[in-house]
Amino acid sequence: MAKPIFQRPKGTADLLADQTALWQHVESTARLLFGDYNFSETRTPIFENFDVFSRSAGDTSDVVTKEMYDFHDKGDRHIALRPEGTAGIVRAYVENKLYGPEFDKPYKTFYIGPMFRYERPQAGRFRQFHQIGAEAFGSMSPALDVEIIAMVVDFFKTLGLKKIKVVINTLGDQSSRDAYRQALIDYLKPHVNELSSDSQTRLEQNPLRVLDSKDPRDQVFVADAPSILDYLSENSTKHWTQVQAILRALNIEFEIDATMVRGLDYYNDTIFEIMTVDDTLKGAATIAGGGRYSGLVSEFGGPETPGIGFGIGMERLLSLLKAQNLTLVPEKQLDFYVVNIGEDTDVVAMQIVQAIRSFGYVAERDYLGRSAKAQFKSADRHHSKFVVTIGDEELANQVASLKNMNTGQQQTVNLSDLYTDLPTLIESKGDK
RNA sequence: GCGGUAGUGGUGAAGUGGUUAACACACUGGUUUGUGGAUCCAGCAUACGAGGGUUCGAUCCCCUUCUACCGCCCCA
Repeated sequence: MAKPIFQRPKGTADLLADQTALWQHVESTARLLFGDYNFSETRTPIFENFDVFSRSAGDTSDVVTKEMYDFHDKGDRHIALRPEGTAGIVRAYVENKLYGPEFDKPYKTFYIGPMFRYERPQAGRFRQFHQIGAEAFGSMSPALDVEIIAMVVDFFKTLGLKKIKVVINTLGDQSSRDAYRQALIDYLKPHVNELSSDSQTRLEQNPLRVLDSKDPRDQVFVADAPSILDYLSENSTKHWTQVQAILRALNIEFEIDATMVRGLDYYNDTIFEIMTVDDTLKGAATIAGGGRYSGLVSEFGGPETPGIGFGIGMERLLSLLKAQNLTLVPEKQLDFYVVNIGEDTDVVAMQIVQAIRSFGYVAERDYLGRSAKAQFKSADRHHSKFVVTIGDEELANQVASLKNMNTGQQQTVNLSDLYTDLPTLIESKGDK
């Protein structure tokens, strides 16, 4: 923190070499696994027309009202950095007519990338963060709900995560929600003045959100509030029970939390969160959340099409991995370090490293004209398996020293052999 | 948007209203001038987040600001 002329924007992070390896590991695991479930990747723009998000997330949601990272561009277009992945995917789904008959149904896709929310950074929360998510369009089957949940669980298990739990709930269909909403209002109305001020406004705009309040004053009432599960329509009940049945059939453990709601307004029927019970992430226990939505595709001008999806918070996932010591990405190790002594060997040293690399080995050399000792120290620090040393004398004889750093044994090899037959040279000298 | 804590060199970390701001690690060089992980020696010249103020004098006091961390709200 010397005298930084520039520093990164608030709530953003520089991911450096010591972290990107782990990120790549997580991302490639996701790509591989989601591929097993026959999901393909979609990459949509990082920014969209503001309305793409406001229309989908709901005008009363916090994401829209206060967390949108938006601006007007030079053409005076109202642009927003995407706060979540679903809206862009749905927009692309409609715009590219992926509902057409030539595409499989359900249409299954995943995405990986940065999201933006204008809020105060704190534990597990940033202005630029990253999500891995997936969406599936065109099927109402409860089996698809379960497949989505199973895929997330599978993903976390593949990464080695422990102490996670699946929490599910249903919001019912429109008629269920309307009925429940009214019941909830009827129940809470008499106690309006005893609720927190936040919840008093919630009661007006989005009563379900009261259920999510952590304020003790509200929780008193939430405890005895009517349950959505008692207001489900016949269809929603059927869907809900079937989801549970299939989850059980797959031996996926889950909890039901009838007070769980979602921050975005577009969900209905099955919703779920994957949480950690690890204390280290207390403020950010939810590492993945998702659910069904039915109105989105038509909202964007497409045919009435149900969808379901989830989003995983990369940063939260990674901090959980760290908390559980699952960050063991193999350390980068050099196969060869080329030590060169004297300016005259500069060119040949370059030829040697390149030759070594052409065989597929990881190779490095010195570019600072340091002493042989210093170069060997570097080789050692990088846990290089071999060191090739070349000085004026070797150069004159067209040879080099090849040292096995584990055994300490050193031999003289012809440069021509090194260029053409390196693998054999080191085979004969033991471990590669 | 609100609240709390913090900000010393590449890193960790002492410290004080007043001459050269500890120590450790790392790094660089040296220890028979071309060979590693040990010891010892030396170096590390642009360190007290930034900007104001109080004071004879501030890294240490006050204000502002920026940033980080934590909490609220909400969420990934």
